[in-house]
Amino acid sequence: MCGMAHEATPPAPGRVELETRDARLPLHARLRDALAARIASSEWTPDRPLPAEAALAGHYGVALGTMRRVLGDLVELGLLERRHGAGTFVRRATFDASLFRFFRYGDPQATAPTSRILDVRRAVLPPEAAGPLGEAAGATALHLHRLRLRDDRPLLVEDIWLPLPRFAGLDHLTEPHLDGGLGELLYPAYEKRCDIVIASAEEVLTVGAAGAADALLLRCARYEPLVVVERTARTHDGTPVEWRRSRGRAADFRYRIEIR
Amino acid sequence: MCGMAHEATPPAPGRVELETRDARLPLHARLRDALAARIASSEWTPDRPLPAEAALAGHYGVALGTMRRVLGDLVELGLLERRHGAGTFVRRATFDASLFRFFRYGDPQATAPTSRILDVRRAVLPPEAAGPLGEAAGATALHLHRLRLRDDRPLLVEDIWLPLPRFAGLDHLTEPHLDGGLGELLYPAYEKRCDIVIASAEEVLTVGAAGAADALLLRCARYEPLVVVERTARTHDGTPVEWRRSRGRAADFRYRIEIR
DNA sequence: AAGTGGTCTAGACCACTAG
DNA sequence: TAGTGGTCTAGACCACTTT
Repeated sequence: MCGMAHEATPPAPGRVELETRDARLPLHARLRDALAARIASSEWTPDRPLPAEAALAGHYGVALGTMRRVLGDLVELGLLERRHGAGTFVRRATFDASLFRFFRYGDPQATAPTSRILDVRRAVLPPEAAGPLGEAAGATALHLHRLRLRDDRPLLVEDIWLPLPRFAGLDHLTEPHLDGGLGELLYPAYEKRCDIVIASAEEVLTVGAAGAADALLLRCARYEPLVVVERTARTHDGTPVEWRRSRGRAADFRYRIEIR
Repeated sequence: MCGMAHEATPPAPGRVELETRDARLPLHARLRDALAARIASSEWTPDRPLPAEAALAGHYGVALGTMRRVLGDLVELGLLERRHGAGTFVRRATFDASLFRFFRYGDPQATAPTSRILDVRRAVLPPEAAGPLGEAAGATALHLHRLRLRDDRPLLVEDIWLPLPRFAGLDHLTEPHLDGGLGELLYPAYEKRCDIVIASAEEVLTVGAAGAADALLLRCARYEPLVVVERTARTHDGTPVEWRRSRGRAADFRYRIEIR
């Protein structure tokens, strides 16, 4: 009876009011939005569980079943993950190395891809990166130039742009001990050194042609067709914080989609 | 109390036993599989609703909430769709024209794509189609050659292969009044004339080069890069029934993916 | 008006994980 | 063993669609 949308009495002690705007929306939808907002605000981190579902239900004054539905919805949306017996956690992105799902060479299961960072330096954001990142035109940022290989064969060339005040924690890696501080994957480094948790991303695939530099690094002919993947990665609150452009030989490209 | 997995007493009248193998699986999972099997068997068609959730729950002797969860799972899996007040229906595929989501030309919202069927005839299945369709190497099938356009500009060339005993209902279209019997979309024709409901598909994207015939039809240069999409479409029981290969200029190609 | 799915509550019991 | 999520039940009431 408590916590119903049409409830007029003040909330019981320890209970919390939900947004009254959109009061027409079902309780579970308002609850979902309220929790999504708390997740976006980084109130919880991926390494510690949220309060138990029973505690959350009590906090908001809703039935356990309603809270379970809301948490399930947030799992489906990719914001949370639940571990039986352990708790409910904010989700950490796992698509860091996922570019390789597009490019076939060798046995994807058998051989682990590797990274070679060719260059790290401060530079002016190019317009194609400044736009998606919501940064000013002439802003300065950290620029990584990276090669990704499988079996010592170059598969992908990457340019990665990281807006600078925010990624200052990676700045000292500008020194020549290049591969020293960054491991195979970048997202764990973002989290450890800059407290930035990547939560979602958008990728756009197009086809282009190899320039002179691409041809050299990818060991292919100039003007050979390349598949270009541009990724904008975001934190939980939707702020874009990384933009990268990856290029690989179109002949190696193969993408499989399952529809409905 | 009734219908529990460990229930030893015989089912009450009007109640149905679920598979006893996998009796360790939760009730909702066994129920889901049972309903999925009935959907695959074409027991229900997209134009008439399934029995109401209350009837299904009674039939299997489970609580309403359990049946609701199962039906929700099947909606998520893309097998069913629910319409408030109207009922629960087997889902009809809606991705017939979805190739256009890859190719940009004109305003996708403003201009409707059109089809021009260039040829329909019986022919021997090529090996690349016979494999995915699970057909014998030399089998004969119906072959459609089709051009898809937007604003009178050719965007896609398609070769579509339909195994023949099954698609005999389209066979008389081999006569010269080509576009007569097939509309803009093929899947509604499959359903009306051959009783085949497409439910899911797999698409593989690669990059190739334009041959002489492609170049002519797509009005592009020979050897210009093309994006090649190969689709295997299946019925609800997973049987592959259509294989098509579509080609379009890589310069027009743009694919956007949202990750988690 | 009758019948359908959608929301919300309440509570019992089970299975898993961690300290 | 304490605490977490997972399963299942039971039933009240609401919102929508159809006839």
